[in-house]
Amino acid sequence: MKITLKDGSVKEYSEAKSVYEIAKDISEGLARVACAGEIDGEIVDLRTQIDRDVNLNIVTSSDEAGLKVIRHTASHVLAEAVKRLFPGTKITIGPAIAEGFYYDFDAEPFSREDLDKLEGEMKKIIKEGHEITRFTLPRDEAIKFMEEKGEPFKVELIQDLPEDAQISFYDQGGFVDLCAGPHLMSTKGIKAYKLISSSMAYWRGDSNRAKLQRIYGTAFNKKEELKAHLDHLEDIKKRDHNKLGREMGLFTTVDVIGQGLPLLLPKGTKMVMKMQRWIEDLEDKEWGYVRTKTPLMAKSDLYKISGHWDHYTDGMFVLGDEEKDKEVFALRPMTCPFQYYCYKSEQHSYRDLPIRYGETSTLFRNEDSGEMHGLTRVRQFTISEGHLIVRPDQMVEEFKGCLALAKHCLTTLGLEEDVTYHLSKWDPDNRDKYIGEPEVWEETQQHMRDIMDELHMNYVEDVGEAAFYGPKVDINAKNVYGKEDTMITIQWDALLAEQFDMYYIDKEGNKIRPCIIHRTSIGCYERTLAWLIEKYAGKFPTWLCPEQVRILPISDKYEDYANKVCEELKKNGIDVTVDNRSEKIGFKIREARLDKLPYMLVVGQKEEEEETVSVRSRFAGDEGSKKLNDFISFIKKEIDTKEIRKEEAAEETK
RNA sequence: GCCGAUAUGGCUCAGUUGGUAGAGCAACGCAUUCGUAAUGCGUAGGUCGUCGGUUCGAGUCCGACUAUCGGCUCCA
Repeated sequence: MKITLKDGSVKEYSEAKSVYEIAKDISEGLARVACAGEIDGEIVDLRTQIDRDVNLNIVTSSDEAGLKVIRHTASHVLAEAVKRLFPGTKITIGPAIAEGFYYDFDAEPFSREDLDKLEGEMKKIIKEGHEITRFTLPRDEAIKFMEEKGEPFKVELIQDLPEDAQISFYDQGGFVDLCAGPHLMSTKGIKAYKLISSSMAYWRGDSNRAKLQRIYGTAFNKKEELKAHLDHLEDIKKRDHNKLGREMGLFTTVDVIGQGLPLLLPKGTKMVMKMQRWIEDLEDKEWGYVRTKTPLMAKSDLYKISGHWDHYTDGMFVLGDEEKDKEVFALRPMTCPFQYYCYKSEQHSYRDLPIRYGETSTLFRNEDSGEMHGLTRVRQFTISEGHLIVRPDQMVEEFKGCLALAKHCLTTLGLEEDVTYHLSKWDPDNRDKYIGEPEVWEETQQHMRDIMDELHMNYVEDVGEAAFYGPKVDINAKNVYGKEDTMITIQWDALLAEQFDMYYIDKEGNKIRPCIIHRTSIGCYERTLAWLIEKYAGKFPTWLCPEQVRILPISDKYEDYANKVCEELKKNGIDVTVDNRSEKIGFKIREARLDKLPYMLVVGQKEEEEETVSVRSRFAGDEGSKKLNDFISFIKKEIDTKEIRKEEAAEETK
């Protein structure tokens, strides 16, 4: 047998032995994760690899694969601890995940105290240092084995495996769990772990099946790494838009107004308005958009034509009752059909196309009550919406244009490195969810793939993520906790023009169906604001700041000059205020820093005499004294170019 | 929608086994007129998320509802 190591070196063995035996010989880093190795990209238990030629990458406890093994083993230790302290519990599954692991149990809900106790029990199990051994059973015996142990969920899992399979189990001192492995060699190998939280989850993610209690935990190679991770979790909480945005007075919510209906306060509104004015101008002046303003509601008839009534009623706010009322209305969940009727208001020649309709459009979606979150998941939101009515031969170019515009927006906001691109496809096995023929779907998806490949974009393909009328490119971003949401979506729609009987007249005088692109440039303002808050921890690029400059007079005596400076800045369109409280300058600076202001202008006797301002910025601290006009042109340039100035290494006190 | 947790002045939190609310910061007032991250003194502010129940008595116990948070499912 031949073992090829990652560094290219090859080792040959004449006698048949397990790869594990060999790995043990050639590596010293194996002590804890000894039985785990990466073979052809898969992490496997090396003891199962006997007498075969392999490309082997030895896994050590300090690399990512090793960490996965540690976490997976920790989940088994957790399961044993639960079985010990809560004997009636049925175990299900417990994988390693991105930042830790979880294990789902059929049990009563766990409290924080329960988790603390479980942590203690895990400590015991680790200390007892059980050797972790692997054995296999034929499928029937495996089923019987788990039936005898009274683990119905495990039985179900085994029943789903092929009949001739050898089912592997891992035994840690008597606690046996169905598992493909690999694991550490001993429970002792877990050096740093923490149970994070518990919550409910459904068996196999199906809300009709058993309700399970999930415990989330994490584990690391070393205690210091765990501590760093926990510190990091504390740290990101401070950036959480839902907390920071409220603290900064950008938005609030009110019980009696309702869930998912945040109120943008003056500061938050100012930021949204700045984005909106920028986007509307950009789209209209540079990308050839024409603006519409269409109703926020319509009769149900409209949604019946569009297909929303059949495919999306759960997500709509319906006004009225079909049984009782003559006319039933619904608040609009999207803008598409409204802009289609703008198109249909007159007849179009092939020469008119493409027509690019843009609208700053408020939409309403009746999200499930448990879904709402801050500004990222709400029931009413405003999106930079647009629909391009396009001849088939223009489709590719226009689609590229939409991608370029979206990219430009991301770059300007400084979010371009924080997003991932997705080709969201339909699910051929779930056709009821979609309208149109399979060929059309496959064809449009291929077009989009070609475009993205041509532009050398990195993207992943997601099955079943398409809109009901067409595939889309989704540009997603993660929040501080790692949860991903869609920021921008660009959709290729070859179907709705038919539903709405839209056409244009071609050269020969024939009526031809146009294609449609649904797209957004900057996404929903609320959601985008949330990402900006988290990205910049509230320290926004100057052009976006609701308050860009605060003038700090040294004392009342200089208030007149402060007001004069303020007026000058206002004339130049800068958002500026004066802090004329009778406080010491140090105090005013402190508050302006805590308010995350980009610029403070200190003015006193010297400045008044010299017609200057003392500039202190978030970016560079004391920037010295500048002529007022010089400062104005300096900050105007920063604002106009939407520059993202680099922050100083800040010494925050709070 | 489902499961769990939480809900005390603007904010962060105390409030012991039920006996009618406390602090710090903020706010306000007065004094101070100050040169780059906290001047001093004082004042006011809460029907303890809402409604109902148990009790002689409820911030504290029970129930319903509402909102917030963490998940599940779903989505921009």
